[in-house]
Amino acid sequence: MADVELDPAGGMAAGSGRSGKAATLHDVARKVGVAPRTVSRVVNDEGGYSETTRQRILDAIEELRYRPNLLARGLITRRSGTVGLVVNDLTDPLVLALAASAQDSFREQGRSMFFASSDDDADRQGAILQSLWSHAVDGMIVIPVRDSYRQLVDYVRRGVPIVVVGDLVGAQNVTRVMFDLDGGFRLAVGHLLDTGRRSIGVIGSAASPYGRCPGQEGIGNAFFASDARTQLVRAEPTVSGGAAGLEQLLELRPDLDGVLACNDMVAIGAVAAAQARGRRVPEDIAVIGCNDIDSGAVVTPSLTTIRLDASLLAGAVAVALQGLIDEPGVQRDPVVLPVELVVRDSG
Amino acid sequence: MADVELDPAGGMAAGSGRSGKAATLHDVARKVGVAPRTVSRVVNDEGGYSETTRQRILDAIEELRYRPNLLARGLITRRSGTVGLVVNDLTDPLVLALAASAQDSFREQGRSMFFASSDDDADRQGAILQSLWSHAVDGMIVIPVRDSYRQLVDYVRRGVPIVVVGDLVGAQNVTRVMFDLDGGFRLAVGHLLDTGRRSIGVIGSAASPYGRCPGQEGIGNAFFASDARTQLVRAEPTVSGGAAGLEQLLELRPDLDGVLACNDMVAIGAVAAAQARGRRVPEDIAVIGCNDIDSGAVVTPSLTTIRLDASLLAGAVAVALQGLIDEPGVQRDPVVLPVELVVRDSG
DNA sequence: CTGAAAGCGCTTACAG
DNA sequence: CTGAAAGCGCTTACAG
Repeated sequence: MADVELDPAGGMAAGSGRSGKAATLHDVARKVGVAPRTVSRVVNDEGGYSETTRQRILDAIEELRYRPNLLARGLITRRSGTVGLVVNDLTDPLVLALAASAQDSFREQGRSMFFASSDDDADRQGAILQSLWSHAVDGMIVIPVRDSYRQLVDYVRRGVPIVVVGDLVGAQNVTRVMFDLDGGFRLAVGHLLDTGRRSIGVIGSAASPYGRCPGQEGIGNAFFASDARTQLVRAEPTVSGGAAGLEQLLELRPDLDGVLACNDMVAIGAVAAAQARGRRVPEDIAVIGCNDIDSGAVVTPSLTTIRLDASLLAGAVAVALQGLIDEPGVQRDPVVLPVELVVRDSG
Repeated sequence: MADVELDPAGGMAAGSGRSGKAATLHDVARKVGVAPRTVSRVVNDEGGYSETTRQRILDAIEELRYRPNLLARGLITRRSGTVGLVVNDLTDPLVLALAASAQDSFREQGRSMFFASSDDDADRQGAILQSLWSHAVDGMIVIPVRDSYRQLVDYVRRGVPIVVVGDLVGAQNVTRVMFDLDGGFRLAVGHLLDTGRRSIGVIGSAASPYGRCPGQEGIGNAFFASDARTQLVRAEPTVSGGAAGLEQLLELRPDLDGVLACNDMVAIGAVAAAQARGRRVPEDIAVIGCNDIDSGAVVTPSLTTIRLDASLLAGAVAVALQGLIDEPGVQRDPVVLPVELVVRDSG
């Protein structure tokens, strides 16, 4: 009514907390002179009321600035309008990109998103799942800690819709969404072979959260029927891990002319180490990364990489979760998302 | 009791949603043979019960796997155990770093964090605030859309604890946490002058979400009593904006030998543009960025930058919010966080 | 040390 | 087209 005052204390007593006493369904009903049930019908678009009544209720809602209390509603409907996103590693740019996109996808579904990270700690993940359950989330998206299948299935059994990102061992009966890393690996190897590389090293980490990691099983297939020499080393999934990995490769294969890294940070480290050893990239050694993090486009040389599209993942994950919510208990096939080779300067 | 079955369908009917029928306070009470009130006391550590009773209740809780329904509790206490983090731009690495750290800080407070982005759209921000309010969050952290003070103060007046990141115009009576960008600017200018630069350009954007932006008021002071020539240009806060900014600077000042960029992406763009014009960095032109994003350390040359510590911000913001929750209505001074100059190769 | 009653703000059957 | 009653799962006074 009156113009907005800019004094945040307003007319209310200080120190009184949420003193505004938000309007309730009953306040609206009383003002209009109908039963709360009728207001509830209008709020939820249930139909079964006269247009006149609807309009008067809507006006009262506007005037009282009524908003339904989602806690009260959720207590009855067991739908809180919230979902949880549980990730494993906040230093991973793809995880952050997923969080960003997932938030968008869920907003379109009218849901608010809880966000939490287990930091790859199983106990912490357990506490997070517990907390989300206590908040009665409608579902969860989880990039799980390794070997935490039993933790998850516990909630699945209680009826919580859960979508797992990646290829969690043992989780064949939990809905999964993952990238086609094998396919990306084949693309990358094909590109290296096509551009004449014949001594190719793979720097793999223990596992990828997004699918089966290049450098594990399947490595042989990509090279099948080629005349390339190959070598696999393991490394931490970091820049320094990548540097260490490259030096290891060079010792094993002095003629190394191509490298596949299991993620872009590893690739960046490998490039730096190669240059430090006097090898030019890509002239002497081609390096291909994976994930397509932002940095990859701005480093020199810019990184050729297997692009994992975070918004594609976010969309797929949101759709899968909605499916589980709509039809609980239906068994879902894993969703495998396509990847793309982005050719830039490094290989 | 029995070993965990790996069939997620368990023994329950499929398609029955959250059919597990989670145990309630009453279930625990009935099992132990006490009143619900007594169980509530134990759950909330209120004291006023015998050790024997406590132990029996704890055992029953364990056995029934009882967890309090936070929706029901929140309905009464008006403390939902949740907070909202509302950001403005998910492409900003510092925003993501803040989200990551804030999540941690709130977990330590025993709160779960909602995460949402307005994408710099005022209507969207309004919808998010609305939704968080409906979920009865205990408080909100907001990196606000520009000029959205009135939206925020509306909730402040309703008693919602809100902490604003940055120097929102008009928000002098809302609790704010920001970085000392002016101080960082002085550090950077001092470094440029100390290393002999005498024709210094500033690439500023319209505003920074984290404080007053370098390139705005205060620019004069940093150069006061120096014999340097200075030039200010505006640019989009992106890599290409930085490139455009540098070319503009070179036209205005062909003798340019130092550049201050309002963020690291702008700085990276400026470096690339300088190199494209045949200028060496840092020999011919020194470039200093701001924010210290991860990429800054891996580009060539690595970026000298003003570091804004996301976890410092997250901690300060969480503490400020807790303060508001504990003592609602108390007027708070803005918190100004120190920054640091990280000298690397670019300047 | 323990409990019976009322109620947070909403929705779900059910009855007119 | 509309409403009175019961209850979601918990806590808050209050009484013993």
